[in-house]
Amino acid sequence: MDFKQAIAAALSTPAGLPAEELYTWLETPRSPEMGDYAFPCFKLARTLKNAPPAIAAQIAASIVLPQGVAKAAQAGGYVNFFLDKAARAKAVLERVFDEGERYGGSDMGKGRNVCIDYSSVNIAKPLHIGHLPTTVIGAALYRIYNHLGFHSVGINHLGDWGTQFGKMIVAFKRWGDRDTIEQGGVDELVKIYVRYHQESDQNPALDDEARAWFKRIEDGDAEALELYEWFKEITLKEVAQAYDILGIRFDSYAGESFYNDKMGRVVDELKEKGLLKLDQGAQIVDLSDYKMPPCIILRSDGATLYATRDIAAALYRKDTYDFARCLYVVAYQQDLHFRQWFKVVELMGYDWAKDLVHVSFGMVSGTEGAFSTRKGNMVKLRDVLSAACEKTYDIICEKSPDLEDKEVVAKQVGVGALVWNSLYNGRIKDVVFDWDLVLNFDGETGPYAQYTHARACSVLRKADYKPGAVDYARLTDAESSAVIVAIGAFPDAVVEAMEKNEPYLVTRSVMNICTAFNKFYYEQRIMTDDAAVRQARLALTDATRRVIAVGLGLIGVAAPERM
RNA sequence: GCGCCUGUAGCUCAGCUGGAUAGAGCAACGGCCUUCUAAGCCGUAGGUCCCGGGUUCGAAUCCCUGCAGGCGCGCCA
Repeated sequence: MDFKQAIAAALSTPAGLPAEELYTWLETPRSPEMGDYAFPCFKLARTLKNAPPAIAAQIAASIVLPQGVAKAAQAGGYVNFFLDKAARAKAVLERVFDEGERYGGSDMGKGRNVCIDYSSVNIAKPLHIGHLPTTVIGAALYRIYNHLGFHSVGINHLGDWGTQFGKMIVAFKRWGDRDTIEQGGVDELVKIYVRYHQESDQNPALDDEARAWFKRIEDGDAEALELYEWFKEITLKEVAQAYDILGIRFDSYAGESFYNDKMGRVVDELKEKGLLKLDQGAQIVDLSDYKMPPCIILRSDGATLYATRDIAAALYRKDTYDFARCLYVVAYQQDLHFRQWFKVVELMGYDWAKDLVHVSFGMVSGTEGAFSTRKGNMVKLRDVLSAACEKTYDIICEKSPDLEDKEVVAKQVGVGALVWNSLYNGRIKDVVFDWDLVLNFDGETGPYAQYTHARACSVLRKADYKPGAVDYARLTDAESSAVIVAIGAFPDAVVEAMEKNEPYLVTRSVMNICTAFNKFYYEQRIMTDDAAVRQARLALTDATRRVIAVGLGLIGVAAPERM
């Protein structure tokens, strides 16, 4: 039962317009006292040749109220509709109980694949705080699309190719030690890599050596390949830990090296279609008609580039997954790059170029300015994660000394705080990494949402709650209604989050539910003596806890039952 | 120079497919634990919605001109 649709249908006759259009006119008033839906009559003034307030009054007086709508009242140029609170409570809560973990989901994406390219780790480089946005945004979208019936394909487009691996081999052979690296992992690889750069400044011959080693990787030389694969293994083992903590997995790790033998096809095809042009020795696709610089496909030395590889990957993904959408969760710095090669794919005649989406996000910098390896002010993801967990552990010891599994919960809450933080605002906003901010657990934070969930669970536990018949007329007070409205808004938030590729819409929706519930919790005693009221409030508490868990699940934050 | 993005409370942000007095959190100040988890709740204070034009019955929201900041602009990814 969709009240908004019913109201739009009922308005159709007096307004003289189709219900579908009126549906889009309907808005939600700022305050619940003003009603649940508002219909602005200003646009009707011209066609109906009357003043908006008069039209509103007329509609309010004459409209046939649909089921579940209690009242229509004129206020200025608006008709405000007030729902029957019990009817709404019934509709919303029954849907929650009915759908359970699938609440807010649907099968709208049934049979359609969505490729999501995110995280994209570089081999032999550590994960740092800058990897957090792409990783958690991508992972959240992965779950959100799946929730809506799509089939998500998570792709970690590894940065696993390039001359730096020749350098790594040179560095390893000169200064590396297998055991030390096995023990110390990526940090040790970085150490010898840094040393390489220091030494190569003095001794340029090293670069020739490195080039030769990279050539041997390319040619499939056994020793070179073994080392290369080993670097990869060391790195992937380490990032796997971070992904494990974040609860993330990928369906494919096909990265740069994977497309090595797939770029010839792109070049040939571009040539065939007459899109390639020789310019200053390089093969380019001219995009001046689209007010963009040319897209370079082949360097003057014949080597391929980033764009070539991305086009090859897109073609491969289309063939392999037949995606309905292919998302690239990559920082906005690369906006032009994506616009360029998306255009090239379009010019190649592929209509699915429109399904390629650059899901861009702002950059992460430190309070002292941009992070850089050279400045040495890079914040490692591992350090942030452990700092958050440690701080959480201390708080638990202070606030819930009797809690079992303190470490487990500390991890859930600490990590949850970080993930929530990354998914609380629009993607495009730049982020200044600030320890104080990240480790603040008050207010609009992950721990707040988790706390609300744990609180609800606690009540249900103490009440020994058993689902049963609910008298929804007991849930018509302002606080209960606010919770119900917030819960009822969740499904639309999920859909909008998918449409805009903006996970924060889900986060904010969860936040709204939590705020409403905490107020309800404070104002209305749940375990009252009146059995009918108690049962109704417990049902509301149960529904709240379920929806918070679903929402947190979508954004990748754990929902502990105690904390 | 050109292109893209951003500009809302001291700080971080929501609101931006036009609508009713511009909303949160943090920070500040003041209240609320002998009732269900105080990681909570309530209150006070805090705003030229960057400036200026335009469209409209109505603009934080749409269009144009500026200003400020970020990012990018052929052989890196």
